[in-house]
Amino acid sequence: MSISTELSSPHNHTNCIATALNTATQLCFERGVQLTAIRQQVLELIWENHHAVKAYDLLERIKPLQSAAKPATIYRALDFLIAQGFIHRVESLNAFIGCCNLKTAHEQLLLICKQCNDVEERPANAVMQSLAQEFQNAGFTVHHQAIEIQGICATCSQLNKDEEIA
Amino acid sequence: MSISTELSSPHNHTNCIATALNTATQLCFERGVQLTAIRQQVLELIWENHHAVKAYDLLERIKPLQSAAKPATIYRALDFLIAQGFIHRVESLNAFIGCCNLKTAHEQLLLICKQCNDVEERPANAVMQSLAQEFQNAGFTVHHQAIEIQGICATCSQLNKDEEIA
DNA sequence: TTTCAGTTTGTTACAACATAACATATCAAT
DNA sequence: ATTGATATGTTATGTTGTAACAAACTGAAA
Repeated sequence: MSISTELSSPHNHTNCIATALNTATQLCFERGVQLTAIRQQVLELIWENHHAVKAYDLLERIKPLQSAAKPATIYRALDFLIAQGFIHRVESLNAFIGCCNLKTAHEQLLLICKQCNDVEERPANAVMQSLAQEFQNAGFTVHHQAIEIQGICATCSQLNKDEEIA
Repeated sequence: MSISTELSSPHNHTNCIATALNTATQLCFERGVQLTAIRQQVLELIWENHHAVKAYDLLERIKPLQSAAKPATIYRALDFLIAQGFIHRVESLNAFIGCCNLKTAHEQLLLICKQCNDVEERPANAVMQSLAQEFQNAGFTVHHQAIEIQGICATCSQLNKDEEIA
């Protein structure tokens, strides 16, 4: 595992992982639910970077640790992690990412870079407010929202410009 | 085919279908692309109501008309219809709906009712504007956006209230 | 009218994603 | 020790989607 150069904003990813795992551990304790070995391993695998991860990739990567792992093993762990809010499902990719904002926990905007595969979560408060207004106008009661934007992130855009010049 | 009572706003659905097919026919002519029999039949099947339709359901329903139909038959037609903007893929359902706003053609908000399965498209201009601002803030270049909200529509909410009282 | 290129469809096979159903194991509380 | 709740093992299957190549169609140029 390396500190990727692909990340949309360069950062010490070790911190991301540590924070995510510590927070998950604490929240599980508070909620009286179990962060079992399998669940924690899946969470760690998801957090290896900021890419969206496929379920069957997780399955391959967990096999060295859990030789008995089958699809259900992964999907059950994913279900748990989603229910606890530790990860998000990216609907448009059939994939999963770690949640960067465990504490604030509001629904977020996902910016998915097709070039580097990073997914950035953004609270996007202004968007969420106008959405709330729209729901009220429509008389619509929200259970779940997925706001997924595909395109090219700022970092990749800049890289592409640099390459054009060079 | 009946004029459904489930629609989020009661309407003469025959008009929806006619408008969609006429507009599609005209746009294909203008663009020099072919609205073949298969493609038109798939479009008609999708437009039978305002529900999101699954690819394999379309496959079953087109077989009386196209006995040779296979998955690829449907997915090719769907790819074409999406490329022309006549239908949308609903990412969070792995399903497809007819586009209600062929002319204006901007990306829209999808309100997906889990009770009646209707999907309502809304231009939601205020939301789109704050989204655009967010993309600018992030330096993100958008290629495709999916804004999919699951919940209970106004009609079903009202029905549920009425049932509680009765 | 032939021929040629581009497009569409037929066909087979398979890849990728996800769940059902039932058995087994673990573990804390009674 | 028994029980109930939770978690995992295991097998099978269901669902969604694509690759690859062959055949047919279409329209325009030679």
